[in-house]
Formats: sequence, structure tokens, C-alpha cells
Amino acid sequence: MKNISKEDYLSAIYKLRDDAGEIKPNLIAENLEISPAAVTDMLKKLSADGLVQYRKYKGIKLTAKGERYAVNMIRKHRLWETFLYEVLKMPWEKIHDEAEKLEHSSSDNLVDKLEEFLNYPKFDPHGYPIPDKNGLIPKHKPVIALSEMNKNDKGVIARISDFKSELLVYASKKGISIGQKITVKDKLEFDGSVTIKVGMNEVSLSRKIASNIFIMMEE
Amino acid sequence: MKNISKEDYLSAIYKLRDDAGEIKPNLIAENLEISPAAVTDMLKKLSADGLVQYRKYKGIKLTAKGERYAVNMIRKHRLWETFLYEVLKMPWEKIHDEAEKLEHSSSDNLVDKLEEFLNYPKFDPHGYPIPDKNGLIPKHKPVIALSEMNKNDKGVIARISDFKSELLVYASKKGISIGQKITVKDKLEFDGSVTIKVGMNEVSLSRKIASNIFIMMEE
DNA sequence: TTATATTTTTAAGTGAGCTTAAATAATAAA
DNA sequence: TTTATTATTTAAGCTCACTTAAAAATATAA
Repeated sequence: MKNISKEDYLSAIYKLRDDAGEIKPNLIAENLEISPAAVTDMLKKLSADGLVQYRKYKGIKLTAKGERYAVNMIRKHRLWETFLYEVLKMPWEKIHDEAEKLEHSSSDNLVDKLEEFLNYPKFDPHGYPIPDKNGLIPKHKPVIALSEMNKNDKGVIARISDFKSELLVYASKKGISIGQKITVKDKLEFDGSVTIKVGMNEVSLSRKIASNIFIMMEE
Repeated sequence: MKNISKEDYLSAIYKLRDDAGEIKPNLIAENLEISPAAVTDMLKKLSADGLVQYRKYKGIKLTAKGERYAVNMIRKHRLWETFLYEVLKMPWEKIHDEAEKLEHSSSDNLVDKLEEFLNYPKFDPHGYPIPDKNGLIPKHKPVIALSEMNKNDKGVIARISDFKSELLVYASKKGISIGQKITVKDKLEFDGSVTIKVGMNEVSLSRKIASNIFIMMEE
């Protein structure tokens, strides 16, 4: 039996909520791989703690306090990922799961020291921004999903979704990594797949994969 | 084994057992600050897992398997302590508690990488030996508790018990740290307290404190 | 609008690891 | 050796984060 903590719920809500900041219980349940009933249960507790705004059958929102907690967890997660990748040289696809555990086992103070040691990185190894001590999240130029780009568009890989390690292994193998320049060589309306030039080679990616790779476009 | 409690029991048994390798349930209960009944409960489970040898009302022993697990946890703990102290520059008295949490949240692989990054340290910041990947524990010259030393004995501080952070803060304040040379200036039969010269100053320590400081004696 | 499907909540129950209280075994003192 | 003390185990019960199944609310389709 998995023991998913309040911290995980908050992070999940933060990451999965829509543009209006709302989320349905079902989505949380799917993401954390638990029953919807467990989510209802926990939402009541989080609500009692003043961490989420919860009304039966309505969309859920984080309170300001809940959001602070969530951002703090994400900060910890991304700093640990950076440490594991940059310092311990762990492979790209393993750092997410390790960081997932470490983020729950380190005090704010420890993580502040870690940030200092890493020299205040702004982005993690997958290209996600690292919130600072005050919850401020660095912005870089807007990014667009590779799946949304058109033939002949150019840009630089800025971010790759990190929640499926399979995706990261695959991307690595194809020579796809943060900071690489790419050009869209072809795009099939038929299945949404794109062919890009990255480094010396051309690679074809399914729509699903392309939608998890984010590009900083070139003007 | 992803179970925090079981890991804690094994470490506790390893650390608290007597010279014959045995331990009474009561001692575990006191150390983990739980009821003796909870210990009985868990011992049955550990026994079922083949980690301890348990017979009602008899002394408890770790099995070979249990000992491997315990040593591995201690390895993780001491490597994390070393990292927190040497790399993140966390204060001496805080690293024990932080390492206590991290040790349960890091894979063997991660810890191996950490060890490599730290350049294979042999002792942690409190002077305890760090088991290697194979469970081999470095030995340094034998040490003796400061409380067992006699007037005019000399030596070097090799180890300070780390399970009461209060003790570490106190020691720090008195200028006591690993590697320092000391001389026993006086010892009172009355209460077992000792006065030592360390660096420039003389400090008096109760028997209890002296029994938690270990010295590599000078011949 | 009504019927149907989907989502969410409630209700009842589980296992892990703890608690207190009572019973039993081992140890120490008279 | 008997008695008193201390240590350990058993028994019953609690909380937490889950589960499944059923009920209720909401959303979608005919």
C-alpha cells in the first residue's frame, strides 16, 4: 500500500490544475494512482488545514497557503534533481524518482544550503524553472510544444516533461537534450508526427512525444 | 525494503547491542521512544522476514541478512552526514537529524555515487567509521571513552556520540572537536567527572559527557 | 425533458504501526 | 526458596491513508 502524503497531493494539484487554477478530484486520483474515494478523504483534510478550497462536487483550488507549500515542494524537487544530475552525475531518467523521495526528507534549511552550493540554478536538468526561497519562479522566453510547431520553424529545446522516465530515455537515445538547436523538417497532418533536425541527424517523433518537448522559438 | 520503521529497528539493534551481539527489547523501546509492546510486535515481523533471531523472553540478535541491512543504513547515514557537513557546511549538531531522514529516501545507487563524489571518506564528521559498499567497516586504532582515562593520560579525540545534538552543541562550545589533542588534568572519584586540557583551555566534563567522547590514546 | 453515463461522495472495512492495560515470565532481593 | 520487582508478551483498541461497493450528484445524449 502506497503512502502518499499531503505534500504529494499539493504538488499534484499544482502541476495538474487548469488555467483557472482548478482541478477535478478524478485527475488527482489518476495521477497519484489511488482511488477517487481516497482523494475525497484527503481533500477534506487539506481543506481543514486551510491548504485547499474544497466544496463538494465543485472544482478544487489551492489556497494561497497551499500554493506556497506546493511551490516549496517543487523547489525542493528541482534542486535535488539538479544536484543528482550535475553533481552526482546520475542519469537523466533516474533523477526524477530519486528527487521525489528526497524532497520529502529535507528541511527548508537544508535545501537553501543545497541551492547555495549549486550556485542558485534557475532551471533544472529537464528545463523546468526552480522557484527561489520566496516562491518566485524564474521566467524564460515563452516556449511552445514541439507538436505545435510548423515546417521550417526553428528553435532551441527548453524543456522536456519529466514524469515518464521512458520518454527521457528515448529522447536521450535520439540525441535530444536541453539547449539543442532544432529545425522542423516535416510534419504530417495525418498523425501529427514531426520530423526534426537535431545536431547531425533527423529524427521522427510521434505527436505524443512532440507534445512533451518544449521549444524556445527563434524569431 | 522501503519501510522506515523496520530500517530504524535494525539500525537501533545494531548500534545498541552488547558485545555478544544481543539486545533486550526494552532498550530498543527506550531508544526509539516507543512502547515495549510495539517492539514485541515488530520483532515478530522482523523475525518473519529473516532479519532478526527472536525467541520469546530471550535476547534478540540480528541475522546475517539483518546485519547487512543495518550496516547499509548506517553507511547511508554517515555518508549523508559527511555530505551535509563537508559540502553543505551545515552545523555539526544538525546533520544527524537531517541524515536520519535522508538515509531512508536514497537508493543504494545514489549513495554509491555520493560516496564517490565525497572521495570515499573513511570516517564521518563525528568520527564514526563509514562502511563501504560491501559492508566492510574501516578500523582505526582502538579508542577508549574519556571517562575511562586516568590523570595525565593523553590522546586525540576520535569520536563523539551523535545521538544527542545537545551534547554536540555543548562540546562545540567548549572547543571540543574531532582530531584535537587532549590531556587529562584531573579526575574526581567522587562523581567521575574529568577535567581535560584541550587547546588553550581547561574544561570540566561530567562522567556522562565524558563517556560519550572517545579518545585514541597516545602510547 | 428524460434517460443514461460519468464523477464524486459516503459507508464500511483493511493493514501497518502505534497505544494502554492486564497477564505472564524472568530476575533480584529477602 | 519465597517474594517482590522488573521485563516482556498478549489483548484490545486507535489513527492514518488507503480500499471496494453503493449511493448521490452532475454531465451528456436521445
